[in-house]
Amino acid sequence: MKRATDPDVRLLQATADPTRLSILRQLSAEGSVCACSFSDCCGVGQPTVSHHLRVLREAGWVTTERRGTWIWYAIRPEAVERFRELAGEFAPGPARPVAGLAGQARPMPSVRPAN
Amino acid sequence: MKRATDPDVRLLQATADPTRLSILRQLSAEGSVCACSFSDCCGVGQPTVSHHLRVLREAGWVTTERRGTWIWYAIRPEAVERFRELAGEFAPGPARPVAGLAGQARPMPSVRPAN
DNA sequence: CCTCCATATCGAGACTTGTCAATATCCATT
DNA sequence: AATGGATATTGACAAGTCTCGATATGGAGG
Repeated sequence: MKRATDPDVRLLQATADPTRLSILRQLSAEGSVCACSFSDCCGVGQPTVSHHLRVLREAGWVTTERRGTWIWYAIRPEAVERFRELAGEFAPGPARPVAGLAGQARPMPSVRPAN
Repeated sequence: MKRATDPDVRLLQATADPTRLSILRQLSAEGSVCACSFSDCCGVGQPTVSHHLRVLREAGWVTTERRGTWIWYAIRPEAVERFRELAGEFAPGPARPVAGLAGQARPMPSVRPAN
């Protein structure tokens, strides 16, 4: 896999792991969570949690705030917004219907189709 | 990387690649697209396109329909729906605010935080 | 049946990722 | 300064992913 450079792909890639998805869900449910809370719930060791938190941070998903010895993580609103925009882009049918192509009953083309 | 077994993770993982994101965007814009259309636009060879289409199919993102020699791909509405549900889950703050934790100005805890 | 074209599969190589043990860093408290 | 706890970093390894060239499959048309 070539390292993703597109911010959208990075955002999506960060969600595409069971541990990180758990972390994002816990953050969504609780708002601000101490890093120490993740080690228990995710079934992986502390260095692994730290690694995933770094991935989420570098993808723009979370911010950190130090409070004494603990470090609190929270989801960035911009990330949620961008993710929802992406969700809005996806559609089962054409967003803007293509002229001349009328829905389901398109016949088999006799030449290589355009696009 | 352990192979993802959770359907949600599979759905997300399938989007987390530049080529597949392009494919999903083209499908969203045009509705139903011949497989031959992707080779050109994505800058990768035909076997690679075929591989990515398989990933999308196995993740539940697309369906195929044979029309003579060509094979047409389309996005499954269920996939879009599930993806939007996931997008709706993510939130910068707590979905249901936790009793006793009042917003921003939470003081540093003196004991290991709950959860 | 044979050929052409579109698509899928196979096998291999380079690269990325997830995970852990060990170690380092940083802060608070004694 | 020394200790202890929370978090980050490093180094290593197994396993996964992306890509391609070569090859197989399968329908259309002569």
